[in-house]
Amino acid sequence: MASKRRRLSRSGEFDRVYRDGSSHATRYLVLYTFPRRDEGSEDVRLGVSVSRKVGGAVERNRVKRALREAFWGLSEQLPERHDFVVVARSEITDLIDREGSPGLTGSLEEALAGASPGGRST
RNA sequence: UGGGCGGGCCGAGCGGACCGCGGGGGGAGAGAAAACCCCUCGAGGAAAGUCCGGACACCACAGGGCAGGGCGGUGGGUAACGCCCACCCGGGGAAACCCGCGGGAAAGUGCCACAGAAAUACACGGCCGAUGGCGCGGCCACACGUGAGUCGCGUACAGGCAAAGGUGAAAAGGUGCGGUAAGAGCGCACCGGCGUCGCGGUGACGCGGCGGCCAGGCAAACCCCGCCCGGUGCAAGGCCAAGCAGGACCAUCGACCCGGCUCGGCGAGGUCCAGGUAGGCCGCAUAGAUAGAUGGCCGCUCAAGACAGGAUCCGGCUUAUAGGCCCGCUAACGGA
Repeated sequence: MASKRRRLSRSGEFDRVYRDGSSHATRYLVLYTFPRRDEGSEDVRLGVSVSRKVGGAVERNRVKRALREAFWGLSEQLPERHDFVVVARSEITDLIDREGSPGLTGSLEEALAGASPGGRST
């Protein structure tokens, strides 16, 4: 598990993933992937971005929680030593209300399948 | 009892030897950390809007005057407030109660649309023969057609009037009687308002006596009066670490700064360009993060859960809010 420390914490780290990583979008979210080469740790790290367009503070926290839980539920399928950023789109609340966490997991798998195979940069 | 009015409170609950999250402590481990196990604490009535008031921090001291801003019935409460409580006044209601940006309009300036004659000033249409003038007539006087006398009738030229009419949110108190040529607070009675005196009240104010009719509204128009206010806000601010490359100009003959101006003060750096960093700790809390912690699932109950999540901390206000509970008051209406 150990999800709690595997987070991106600096805006610079987010910028690096946005700038140098690859991305794949679905209807409900955008997944950015960035393979780290220079650091010793083999951990997978995750950042979550939920803008105000999604809702108020309560709604945004709910979305973040659900995204983290669904993401780490897929930890078996994740490549080592990668940084991920999940950006929620405003339609994501419809998905959570309608299908719950299975729907989120499905959407994340779809994005992973589109983004990860090459692990290519730029 | 339904209804009405006021106030207060809750705002899903319980269970699961379930799966998870943030802080702290401990165990084991150990160079240090992470992984592992245990214990403990962990959002709201509004945490919100950021609208007031403080604390705190920096601006060298945080000073005076002007300018500027805020507040505004009275008395208390408070660290303070634009908040709270009680009371007063005005308006509404049958009552309980509710409503109120509630100082001053006889300090001055300004504004009062449309309509209307006229909006602090007036006379459109009007009224008036008491007065002067003019006209006619009678009487009177005489130098016999005049008048300087006197009386009557007519006339709105001079003059007097603002009551009734129309307009308007508002037209120089209202109603009645007297009064007059017509009228008018011109006089009187009552009411309203103003002033003054007495009494009651800490006070706003109330009650009563007396006086004279002079006083339109707007101060969320300028203004006047009283009280209050230095600025910026935790991205305040303090410390540590890392890193680069200097140059130009101004400045102890006083720069820069002290929100504006000025008085006054301070006393050694300041401004611009280029270059380099943009990491950690404190501030920061017996919840305390720094991409930001309270959820998921299952069962039952009420009966179907609304608005909604801390970010320096307190005291208020305002706004959002499904449903429910409790207390007190009132007695119009419906029922008995």
